[in-house]
Amino acid sequence: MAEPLPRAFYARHAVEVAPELLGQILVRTWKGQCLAGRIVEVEAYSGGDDAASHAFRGPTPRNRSMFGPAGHAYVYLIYGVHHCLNIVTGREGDGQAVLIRALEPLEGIEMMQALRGKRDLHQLTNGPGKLCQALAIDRKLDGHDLCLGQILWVEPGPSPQEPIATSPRVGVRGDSLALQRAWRFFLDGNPFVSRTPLNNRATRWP
DNA sequence: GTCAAGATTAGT
DNA sequence: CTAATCTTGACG
Repeated sequence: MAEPLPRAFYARHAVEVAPELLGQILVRTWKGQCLAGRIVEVEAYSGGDDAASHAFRGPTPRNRSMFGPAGHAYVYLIYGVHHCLNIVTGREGDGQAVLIRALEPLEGIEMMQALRGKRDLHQLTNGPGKLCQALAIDRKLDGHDLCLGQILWVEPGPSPQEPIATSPRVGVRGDSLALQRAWRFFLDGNPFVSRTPLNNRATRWP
């Protein structure tokens, strides 16, 4: 088994970490099985200077993981229905994180299909709520340390062949700066990127 | 205590 | 377009 990405990888600004997570492998062990997918879409959220971030108004019981050390999970429930997985970045106290928005399924696909109640590979993990359901991720994993290489972690994957593209973040509220920031990163043309209200056309990155 | 809104998804 | 579904955070 490969080594998990080290804490130093995550201990940088979210906007620096986010695009580098593309192509890496998210691994989850569950019921003795290995569920894994290639990260194909992410979004960066920073702290007090980002009106779209849960950390914008400072620490609360819900978002306290965001203010902890880098490399830990921040998992929250949205709309009372879906969970979303973030990985904390930056320095402790910053309140930065990267939201994992879509995966390309690699391993444990049958289990993911069972967990989702859907067969279609392209609908399995192409959204933040969907991927959490497929990997059995919920608030019990909030605060989990991804650098341990147990239960949930990220390991290095081959450099993506696809070009990296950016766009504004999906579904966010906030001030005009928050709406304008192109902090969504995805592998251009990859069929496992989430379908969104936004136009998937976007500028190339860098 | 009350209440509106939400980094979404599936179905009409 | 809208319902689902429930926790959080703001306010008093």
